[in-house]
Amino acid sequence: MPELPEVQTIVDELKPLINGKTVREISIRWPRTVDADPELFTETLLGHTFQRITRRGKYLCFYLETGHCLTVHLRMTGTFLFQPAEKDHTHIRVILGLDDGLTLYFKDVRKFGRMKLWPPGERLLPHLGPEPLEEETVFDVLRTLKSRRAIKTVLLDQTVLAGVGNIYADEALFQAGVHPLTPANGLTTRQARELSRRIPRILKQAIKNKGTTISDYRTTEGSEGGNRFFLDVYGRTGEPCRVCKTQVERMVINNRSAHYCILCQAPLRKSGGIRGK
DNA sequence: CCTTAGTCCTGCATGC
DNA sequence: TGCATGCAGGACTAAG
Repeated sequence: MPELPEVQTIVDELKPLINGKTVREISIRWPRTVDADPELFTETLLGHTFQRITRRGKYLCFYLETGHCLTVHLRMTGTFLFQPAEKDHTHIRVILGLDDGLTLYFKDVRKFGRMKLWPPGERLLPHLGPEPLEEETVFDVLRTLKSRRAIKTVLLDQTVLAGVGNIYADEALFQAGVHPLTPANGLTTRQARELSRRIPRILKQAIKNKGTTISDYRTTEGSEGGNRFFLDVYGRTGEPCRVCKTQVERMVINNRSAHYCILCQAPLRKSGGIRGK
């Protein structure tokens, strides 16, 4: 599933290729992918030029010269391709023909991906929390959490921090030695600090490695991200913890799988460690 | 305030 | 071999 690092990788790859290119042709194969009337969608894009491509949380943002912005959320299986293989074609949902014979294909096996258009001047994606790439930003968020919800649930809440998903939340909690069920408002200052250090580091490392491929995620060139081999707990249920050799456990928290090491992420005991406000 | 369950979808694994 | 079943999973929504 594409999270912040995977989306950043795709944005970095798309940027030099489609910046300055004009949309010459549009084909919508699966209308629900487009969160708008297909005619309005076509009208807004056709004949217009991509000026800037950025990322916000797990969204790609394509700005046009008109000031409109096209945001794309890849959800689980969304990908952009320039050279789809034969077998990809049944899963192509939207096609954008650009200048110079360049064609951008949006492939999405499970059809959960969504594209949305924003009028000029409108603030994009207002529900999203801050970007989690700076330690101080993350620390400010984590130390002021009021909710007793499990920290794992809170890290996945995009209104709290934008861009962290299941993989990197599990990895950060492991590296910080925090049990995923720890109440968000019960983090010690030390835990909040440690998580704040780890989250940006993990995300930046994953960007360097061009993301984590579990099954579907591919870079625009169709290759797999290299970050899978750096994972400590995600998808390693039953395998030995890289630190203490204890089997990595899996549990379900709020309908999401959580992977953790019971020894390295032992819950704090009531007798010790939990600080008052 | 919070949690749970349903929805969207398909491919794959499992069981018989 | 093939058919049925169930599961995963971001974000959103409705219900409790």
